Amino acid sequence: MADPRKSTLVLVAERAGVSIASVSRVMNGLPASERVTERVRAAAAELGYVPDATARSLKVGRTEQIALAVADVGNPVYVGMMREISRVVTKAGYRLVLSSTGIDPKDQIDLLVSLNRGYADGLIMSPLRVPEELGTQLRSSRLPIVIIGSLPPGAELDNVRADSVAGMALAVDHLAAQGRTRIAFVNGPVDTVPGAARRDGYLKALAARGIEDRTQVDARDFTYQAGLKAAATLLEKGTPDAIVCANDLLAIAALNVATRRGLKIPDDVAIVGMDDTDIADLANPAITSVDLGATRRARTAARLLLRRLEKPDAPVRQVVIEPTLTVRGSSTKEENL
Amino acid sequence: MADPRKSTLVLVAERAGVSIASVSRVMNGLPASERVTERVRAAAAELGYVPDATARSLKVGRTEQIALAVADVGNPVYVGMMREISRVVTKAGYRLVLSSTGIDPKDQIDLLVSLNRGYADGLIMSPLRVPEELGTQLRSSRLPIVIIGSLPPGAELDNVRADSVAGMALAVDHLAAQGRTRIAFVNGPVDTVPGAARRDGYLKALAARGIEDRTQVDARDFTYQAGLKAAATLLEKGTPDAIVCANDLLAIAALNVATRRGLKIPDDVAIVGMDDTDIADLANPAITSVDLGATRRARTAARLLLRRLEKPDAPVRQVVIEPTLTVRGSSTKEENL
DNA sequence: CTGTTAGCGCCTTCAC
DNA sequence: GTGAAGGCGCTAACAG
Repeated sequence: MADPRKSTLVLVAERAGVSIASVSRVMNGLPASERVTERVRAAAAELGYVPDATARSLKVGRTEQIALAVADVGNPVYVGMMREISRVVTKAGYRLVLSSTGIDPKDQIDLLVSLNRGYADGLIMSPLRVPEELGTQLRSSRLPIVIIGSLPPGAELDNVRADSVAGMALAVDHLAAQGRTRIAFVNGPVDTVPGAARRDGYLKALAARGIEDRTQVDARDFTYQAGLKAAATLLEKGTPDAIVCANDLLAIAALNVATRRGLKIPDDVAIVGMDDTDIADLANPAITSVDLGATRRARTAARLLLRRLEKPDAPVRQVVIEPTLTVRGSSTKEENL
Repeated sequence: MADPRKSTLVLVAERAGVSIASVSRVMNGLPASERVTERVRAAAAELGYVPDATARSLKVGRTEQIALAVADVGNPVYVGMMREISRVVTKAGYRLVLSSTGIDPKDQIDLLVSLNRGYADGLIMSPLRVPEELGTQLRSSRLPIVIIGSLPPGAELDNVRADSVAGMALAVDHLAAQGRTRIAFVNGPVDTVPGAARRDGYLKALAARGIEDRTQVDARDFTYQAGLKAAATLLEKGTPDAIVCANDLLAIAALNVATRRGLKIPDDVAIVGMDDTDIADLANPAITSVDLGATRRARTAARLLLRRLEKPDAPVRQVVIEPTLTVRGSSTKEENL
């Protein structure tokens, strides 16, 4: 294998003594005579020839890349989604282009514009916030897009989302079944898509069960540090017998704050998180968590996009993933596990 | 803004009544008369024109993409590195293509071959294992590559690595200073690059301090589950007064296993992790951890690659990042913090 | 300052 | 089954 620094169809063709068309055919597995195939393979191997992706893309109009836009590459729930999406699209022969959009909604708009440059064949995106303008940009995108989470009004796109209300119901039912009656809630910012949905779920779940006692504190964001502060604020107000948290990071924060205040988990206070990420297991006791189906959402989103790439005119599909509850030590005695 | 479904230089040029070259110039900010600039901008806006990335890449020979290959997208230390690399390369105008190579070393080889298709301008890679063949493939790559971690023998590449020996020394010194004398070690697989380096560091650190007592257990991999098992095995053998762990996940596992056995942390057993990832803070007590500079390594690697893309002939640079120790509750009493 | 033109490397009809 | 030729959309000489 010689220097692959260059080496194009032309060079391989010369070396093999055939036309560039024949080389192209052999490289793409199209029918060719034994003899030509042989010579081309040999020449290609000697030259270390590898077809150029860019040129191919320009010609065929596909990049074999899928873009993924998430707000925070570091958030465990996005990490899990990324891993799953990476798995699915890689298996289908696509590369994954990662766009960390950051918090600023303007980044999302920029991303959509730049997507029209055609560096990817499609986009999977999970917006934290959905401003008006996002909707119009989505509508004018020339590439297929799958949204994980709520759609902006008027956008008819393939979509996958969680059922936060059902998820909250699972958590509250579980806690009520343990005889808990003062169920507090640590949420993230309420002006985000998940924040709004989870608060909604909390209120509905309590209302449905006739529970009047409600206490809610909003953390500044969905991080552990913000959770520490929120939990401290919450416990200042009094001690509930259960705390539901809008994600697992907030739940671990609540657990640690409560423990440090001398409260026994789960005896004095039961704690339930959401998302059921890897870190729910790391806590001591491990944290009961509502799996809102992040992994399944990711997988479904990837499949929806792949399907649309194959059939651009297929009917729009909107999938709701049903939540499940994984019970661990933070909300129930060992012997009940 | 009209339908952007197509719209090329030609269309914009027609609409603006100028040549395609003029459009290209305006779009790239090259000098052009006021009048032409104006007309082109207007036409482009009306047509929703966005330059095609693929065609541009083919022409200029650059994709403005950087590939990142890591073994496990889910591992917290890689997540941190990803985030940092994403930040740096994005700011420099590059997109990040994520390649999760998996455990199989063959994946890495495949990746290097496919990289020669030219879908990215360079590669950052952090191999878990470094088989012979990887070296030869690295040498025959036509694109710049920066390796995070050990280099295969004979590869002269830009490189960033941690100083595991110094890191272990930090951990051991810290523990010895607390009067700990029976310092055990929970490692990951010893046939991986980090596993070998950390064992090496452990042995050297103990030897340098004349500590004879050594106990080591290797977890099956660097995950929490494997850590639980390894820690249990370790504690079966007897109770050390300190445990150093090859990463934070293993450390949390050790902490939880020890706690459940009724041991007090840090009084009975001190625990020190490595990598100083976000999760070190989540544990209760929080875990003292040796920061092997994952974030700095990532940032440095990204910068080295950007530099090489600018100056292909710059001298090879190999950087060693010095570790630091972040002391938390798992290895020292509150009052000493 | 602006327009014309020649490819970048590949795939794909179209004749042979 | 194989070769010749056109063009994907764009940039960079080179003329004018």
